[in-house]
Amino acid sequence: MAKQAASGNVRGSRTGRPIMALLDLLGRRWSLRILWELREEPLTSRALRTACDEASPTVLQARLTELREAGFVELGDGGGYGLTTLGRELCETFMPLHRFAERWRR
Amino acid sequence: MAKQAASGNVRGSRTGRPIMALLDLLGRRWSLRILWELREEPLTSRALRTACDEASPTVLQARLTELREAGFVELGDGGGYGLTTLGRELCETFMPLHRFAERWRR
DNA sequence: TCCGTTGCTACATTTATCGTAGCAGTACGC
DNA sequence: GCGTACTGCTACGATAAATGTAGCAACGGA
Repeated sequence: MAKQAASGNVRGSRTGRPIMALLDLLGRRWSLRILWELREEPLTSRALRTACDEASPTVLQARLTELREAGFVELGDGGGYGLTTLGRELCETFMPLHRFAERWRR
Repeated sequence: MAKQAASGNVRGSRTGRPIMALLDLLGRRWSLRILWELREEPLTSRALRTACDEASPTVLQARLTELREAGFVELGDGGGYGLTTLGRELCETFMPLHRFAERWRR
């Protein structure tokens, strides 16, 4: 698998359109979900895994690394992952999605 | 590859938490991008492909099918894909992402 | 009829994700 | 000391998804 996410290798980041890089990063599996699960309080890697329906630690770890490099998530010195100030802003950006989803319901 | 997206097979859709199903659907590759590219005007499948950096038609077609089943995208009778009313609401939900991305810039 | 477009598909290759197991490090109580 | 139970994190084979190229049938003009 090599060392994915070696700073800046987000698809679309070369286009000079940050929105593309952001959409690509958030469009990877579990990215949105991770941000969502961390929206209220920091979680340990294990608790986060539980919250994410026992997703494989491989991807979670990869996503966490990417989200950390993007500056959205940080690892607290006492352990546990939490949102940065930037990450919290991002999270609030798509918080209305919750209400929309309830109305959608499919 | 079989016929993915046979109505309702979105990860998390069985949990009764529509937000999870939505996050899963939007967390698939090119989903967010497609909605984004359609935000202003309908595009033909070819134009959409061009807008999405020549992504492979296989995935685009798969995502379009999913997004259509979800009720966000529709195929106009004159050809060309466009957002439904619901899709337009969804798109506006994460429109503030644009401004955020510009501020982020990594 | 020929040309160019439409939406859409086949298929072999590459990449991402899954699932299970396990690592080293840091505390705890005993 | 010793075991136990956490932490973040990784290896690796199996499986699923995405890529890239090519091409289909259908429709509409010239």
